[in-house]
Amino acid sequence: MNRVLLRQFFDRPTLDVAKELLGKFLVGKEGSKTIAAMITEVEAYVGHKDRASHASRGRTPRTEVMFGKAGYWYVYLIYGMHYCLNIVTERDGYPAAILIRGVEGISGPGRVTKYIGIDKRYNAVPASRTSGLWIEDRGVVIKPQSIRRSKRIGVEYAGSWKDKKWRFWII
DNA sequence: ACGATGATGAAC
DNA sequence: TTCATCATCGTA
Repeated sequence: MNRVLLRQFFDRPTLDVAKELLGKFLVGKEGSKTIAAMITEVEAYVGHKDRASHASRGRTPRTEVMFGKAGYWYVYLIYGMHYCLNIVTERDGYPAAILIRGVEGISGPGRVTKYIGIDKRYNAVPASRTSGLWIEDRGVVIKPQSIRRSKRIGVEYAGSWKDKKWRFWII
């Protein structure tokens, strides 16, 4: 009874979605090879005013997908060598996404994408079985008291937005 | 503490 | 066309 999360799951307030993504499974499939791992750490980027978000500079070819419909992947290259995987949230026209920072046994957004085998091929495609990269609910229940939150990592430049406690993880 | 390494966006 | 910046990681 693994339930694939569809657009309606992501088309909601980003912080709610971020917390609920903990314990869900990121699943990648290439050919006959499938890799699944439970999501253990996420960060939310919410709205065009969030200076930590790529969307704060407005619509650009790169950030266009963040402004679009929920349930699409936003994949970008950082520091010339690591891919970061985000899932777009909220209504069409409102830029928001959640960075998947860690899965079970793997810590760090660049290591997550390397582990699953994600690169820019997945940018701006929907999270679905047909695209080969999706998120499943496998029935794991995360107790609220086992969720921790903190400031986001690596966004010291973001003015007052750097202090938003929009990073969530499981202990 | 710092260098790797290249896409991105803004300035010129 | 050039340049500073960067949602990181591995080595030290």
